[in-house]
Amino acid sequence: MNILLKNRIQSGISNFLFNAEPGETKIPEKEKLELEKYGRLIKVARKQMIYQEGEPPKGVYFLKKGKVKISQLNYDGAVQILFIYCAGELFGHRSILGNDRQPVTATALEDCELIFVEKEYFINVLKSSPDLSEALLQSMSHEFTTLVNRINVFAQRGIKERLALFLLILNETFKIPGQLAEESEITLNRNDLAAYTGTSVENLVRTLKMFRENGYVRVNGKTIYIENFEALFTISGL
Amino acid sequence: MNILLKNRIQSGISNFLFNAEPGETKIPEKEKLELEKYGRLIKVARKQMIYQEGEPPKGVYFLKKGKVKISQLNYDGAVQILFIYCAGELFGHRSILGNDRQPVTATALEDCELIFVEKEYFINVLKSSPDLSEALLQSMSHEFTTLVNRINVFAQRGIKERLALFLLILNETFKIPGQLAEESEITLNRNDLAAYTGTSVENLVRTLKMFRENGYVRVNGKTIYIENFEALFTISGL
DNA sequence: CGCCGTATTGAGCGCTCTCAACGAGGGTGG
DNA sequence: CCACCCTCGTTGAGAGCGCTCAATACGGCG
Repeated sequence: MNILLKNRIQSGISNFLFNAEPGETKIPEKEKLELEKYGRLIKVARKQMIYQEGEPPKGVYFLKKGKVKISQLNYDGAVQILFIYCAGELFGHRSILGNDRQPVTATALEDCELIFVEKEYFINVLKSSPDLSEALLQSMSHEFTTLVNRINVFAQRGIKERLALFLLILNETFKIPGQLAEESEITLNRNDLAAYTGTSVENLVRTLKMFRENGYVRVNGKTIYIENFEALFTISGL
Repeated sequence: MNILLKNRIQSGISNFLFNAEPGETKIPEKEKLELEKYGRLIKVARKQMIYQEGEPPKGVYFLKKGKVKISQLNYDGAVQILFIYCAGELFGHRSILGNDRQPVTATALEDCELIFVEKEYFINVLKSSPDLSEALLQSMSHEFTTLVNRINVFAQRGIKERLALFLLILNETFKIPGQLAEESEITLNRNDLAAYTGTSVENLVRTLKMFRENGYVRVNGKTIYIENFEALFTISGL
């Protein structure tokens, strides 16, 4: 892929990504090690729930292996997928810091390994470390920006545009660390992809088909490969 | 209004409000005074811009008087209003903390008085105050939850539902401090209300008309009064 | 081979958008 | 004071997008 195009895409979608690199946590190494030391390893099978909307949060999670989807249930039963975390990322800390109940449900997309750190211990480490506070403030501020951008997208753009954008985002999420962006295999079933894009499965399938027929993507079963980044970038309206 | 209903509504929309009380900042009093002491008073006329999307942030703002809308421009020229800040609130700090450019534009909805605090000074105070860090972490975590909820709303719900919800939210925003919630006068022109709800002006007008005809709201020029909280609450799907 | 969950396709309806016209009100200049 | 203009709000009509329902295909697994 053209390096200029790559940069344009990168800088466009960076406003929608929590981290510049997938799996990056901005937590200082020292505190990360300290937290993980007192955490315990949990293995979670594909499709298994990690925590559920409405629960009081029990602790924070470092995802070591696998992918986790964060979703929210609508009053009419529809599911909205909000993020997909990949190995290396920390999650579950925000509801603890904000004294909220879990606003969302976390479910393993693949077989996962997590390190679970008790709420109380996390708070202790946080209180004793200005570096950790600062790092969290910084990452949450950036996350705030990405969420605001996303609200705009959902409020204003059609499904074609949203799918194009989310495919580019997923391309980062499913990037194999160290490899080039264009090597990603987006593996997500239609239901989840629809729930992520915020549409019905049927509509998603139709839009995806159109992308396929135009040569923007290639599909092999559940796996989607992006073939024409520029087209998707243009459609997404970034 | 029925006190039980009021509590149900309150707890429902609290997941969409930055603060439990409009105009509340969770910043410790000591740091707030310190920041304001070194800030300078700025007067901004109605419709005047305070800062613009894409700019590097210059500092933080305490809103002392008036209301400020935070909006974002879409690639096709459409405007999305994301928040409306009222007197007492702090804004502009997140892009500083996250090292981002301003992701949004801030515009005075009414004649405003603000205290502007230089970026460097804000960072200094923050570095020297764990209390301030903690307060910001807490409030930003809660804000994260509210944004996630909002994404769900925009992704999944129709305009009728969104307008009902946003009217309930605006009812809090336009609440006169100390008075009961049901006394609010929502004063916002149709364009802004449409941009806030994420729809076209025409559609907004039609939906509002329907609410009026059903007796859910009363309209006097630009001012909207909620007449039937329960109906809006039910429609919003909270 | 049959079953079940997932993916795809089609048809029809309803919601939302756009375009266009008209009305109301406020401000300005003659 | 009136005529005009400009902005804002309202209404109507028509097109198109996206949703729902229903039927059909596909693929893995017992």
